[in-house]
Amino acid sequence: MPFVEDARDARAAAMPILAGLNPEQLAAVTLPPEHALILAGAGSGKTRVLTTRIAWLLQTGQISPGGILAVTFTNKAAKEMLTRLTAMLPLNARGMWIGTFHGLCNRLLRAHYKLANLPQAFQILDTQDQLSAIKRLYKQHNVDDERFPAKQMQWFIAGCKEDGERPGDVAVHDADSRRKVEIYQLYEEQCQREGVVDFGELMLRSYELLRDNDAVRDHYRRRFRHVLIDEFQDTNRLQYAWVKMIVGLPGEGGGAVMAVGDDDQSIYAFRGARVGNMADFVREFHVQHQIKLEQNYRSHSNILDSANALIAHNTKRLGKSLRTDQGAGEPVRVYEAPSDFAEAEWVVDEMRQLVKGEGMARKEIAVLYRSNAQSRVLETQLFNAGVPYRVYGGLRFFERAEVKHALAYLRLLENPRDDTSFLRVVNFPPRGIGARSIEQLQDAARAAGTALADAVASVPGKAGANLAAFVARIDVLREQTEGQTLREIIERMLDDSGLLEHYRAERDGADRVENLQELVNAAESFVTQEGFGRDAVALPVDETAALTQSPASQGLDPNAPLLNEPIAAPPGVVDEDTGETLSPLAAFLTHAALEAGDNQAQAGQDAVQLMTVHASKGLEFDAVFITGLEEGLFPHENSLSDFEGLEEERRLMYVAITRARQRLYLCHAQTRLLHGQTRYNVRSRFLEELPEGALKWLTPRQGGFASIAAAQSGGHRARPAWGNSAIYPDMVASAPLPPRKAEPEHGIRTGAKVFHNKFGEGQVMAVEGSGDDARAQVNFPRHGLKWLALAVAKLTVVE
DNA sequence: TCCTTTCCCATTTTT
DNA sequence: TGGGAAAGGA
Repeated sequence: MPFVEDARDARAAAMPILAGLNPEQLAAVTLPPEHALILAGAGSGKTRVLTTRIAWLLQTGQISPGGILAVTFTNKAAKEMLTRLTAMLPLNARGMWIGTFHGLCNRLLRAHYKLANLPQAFQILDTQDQLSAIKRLYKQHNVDDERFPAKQMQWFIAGCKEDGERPGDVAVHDADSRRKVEIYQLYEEQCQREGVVDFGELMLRSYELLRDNDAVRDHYRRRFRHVLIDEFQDTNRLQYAWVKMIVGLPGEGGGAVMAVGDDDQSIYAFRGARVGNMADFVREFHVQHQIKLEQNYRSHSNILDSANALIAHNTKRLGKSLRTDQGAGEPVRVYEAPSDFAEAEWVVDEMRQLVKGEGMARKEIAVLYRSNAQSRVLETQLFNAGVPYRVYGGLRFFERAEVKHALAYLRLLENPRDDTSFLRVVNFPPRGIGARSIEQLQDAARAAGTALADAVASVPGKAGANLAAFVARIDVLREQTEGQTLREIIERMLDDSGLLEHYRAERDGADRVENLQELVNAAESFVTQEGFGRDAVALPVDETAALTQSPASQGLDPNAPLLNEPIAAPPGVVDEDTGETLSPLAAFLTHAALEAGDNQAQAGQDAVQLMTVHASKGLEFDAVFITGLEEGLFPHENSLSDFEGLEEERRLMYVAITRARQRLYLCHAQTRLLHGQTRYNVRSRFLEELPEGALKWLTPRQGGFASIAAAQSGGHRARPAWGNSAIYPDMVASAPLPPRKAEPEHGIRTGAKVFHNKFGEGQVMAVEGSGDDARAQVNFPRHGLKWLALAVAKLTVVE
């Protein structure tokens, strides 16, 4: 076979896709098939490198689509990758595994559901479902919700799973933790009984599947010669373990891993992301190729200089500095407003300037804030000014109550044992089944050890009859929709369940009715896009048998000649031998659970974009306003107590800054309404960490509180000395003060007990400065540590 | 069974 | 201050 020649030709033909790459990008794209870490700075063309890498591997004939595994964090990123890839080269993407961690885990579990000890049509619990499952369990087992808040329990369970711990693995030190583990155990049993898995379970169960089944693990290790992982800095412990399992460490026969990430953009530690995975990866995989992508194609240099200077204040970094060929551009403008209201006003004014004066498109302007609550003032101002805007965040399509109700009916068609869904709709629309009836049913089901649906006969009287009628209704619907198209099934369900009728009769039900119609559309486009039409591309029922029997399905053998055609029918394509498929309905329900849909209103309109800094990650805009740059808000007060938290806040600020292409505005307000109270805030320390030369202060720059913290402990390592406190006007202090040795005239000494009008009695922890600049750090029992300007604060010495 | 009242809480969030 | 959830009354 003239394979070698083919490959050369292919390599030559591949050149066009390499055109325009800078040297680092080109090096990354054309690395040999060995483990590599790509440190990709913001705006450095990371996605382009990833997709071009895959395209290059394919075009040079080094790999067939079936040998590629590409993992992302969001569905959006996965889609983007696939879109760009198919634009780059004509390609049968079918054999490729591109998706989110959870999507790929789902695929694995569907393909090997027997080995994974799951029912074929297992359903996926989203966060809401999981919480209601826990609450239900609490009632059944008389768990005290006061002592073990359900939300906290949910967090606990998710945390255990992320650490790869089953109930038996969790360390127990006291009665409380023992009880928590018991509840975890009960929760696991409930899920197993009902045939449902939560998000963490998808990861953990597929990890265990690979760990415990040599044949399966070897199959995928042989198959995936190239594994690419995006946003590696966001992986948690379990995800990294999963990667190690599906690839294998060096010498274990797996393919090459290309991890792409940016430690400076790691902003999800609070939900389990471990930046440390990057260093672990380098060590454990003996990574020889590390490439930094530092050329930025997005921003002018004033913006980049600011980002670089800011992030240089972090200590735990792999080290990276962005550069650009674009000129300095506009200075970064800093504005101080008297209040949050005025801040919003100013932002809106400035924004209209950009649109009117500079002809900037509204959708190219973004307003970023640290917490969602800040959007309100902005929205009010925008609304009053008649500026179209769009807020990211909030409920997503598949999370809306009416859509969840509809999905619950559909899930019951697939899996009558799904008690979460059962309870959600057993009396919705209302059909005379009250709390007592349900309690009776739950007792009966528990006594018999069956699902709720199977226990209806044991409930006596009218209640029992009603319940039986409900179950019968679902059963009938299941029979009648047998073999129908997804669209027909859903339309019929909407009618027979009474959902549509119910919302039509409701006063404000129009939107909900519309959403239910939209559900039909979503299903329709799912069918066409995912190929659930005539060709019935679906998941094989069990790939395990196929992989042990058919050598062709073993994927690429490293020693075998490369083939030009797809090696095997990968999971995800119908198994032609058995013809078994997952039903379109089951597949659609999975889709609904794994992809909650859009969470932005009125997409497509030319509107100003409002979002949290977190939500802005990965996006870019011509102009960016970062608002609320105040101590306690950004950095957030809850992050001030520890060093790591502060560094994450700084990375967050770094992400925010690097969203801007041309113009960047930083603003803060002296006062802000929070929880119905006016708070006096001091401008954020982050503003002090930016290079003077890149900034333009639109309002006179006054002393900053943050700079004191820095001066105190000699630079950016400052640990904030104040606690969770609101900051009061008399706490305002000015720029770094030269400590003087002269005897203070205020008479406040370290260790003294003092009295403050607002905070009461407290102990002086430290005193610095003199004259008007003198300030004392006081520990108030009820308000925590505070720095007070002695010229302003009226402190009387008690002792 | 539904609607009102009360209470509690209050970063960031994808799957 | 305001939203969401749970408890209590018609």
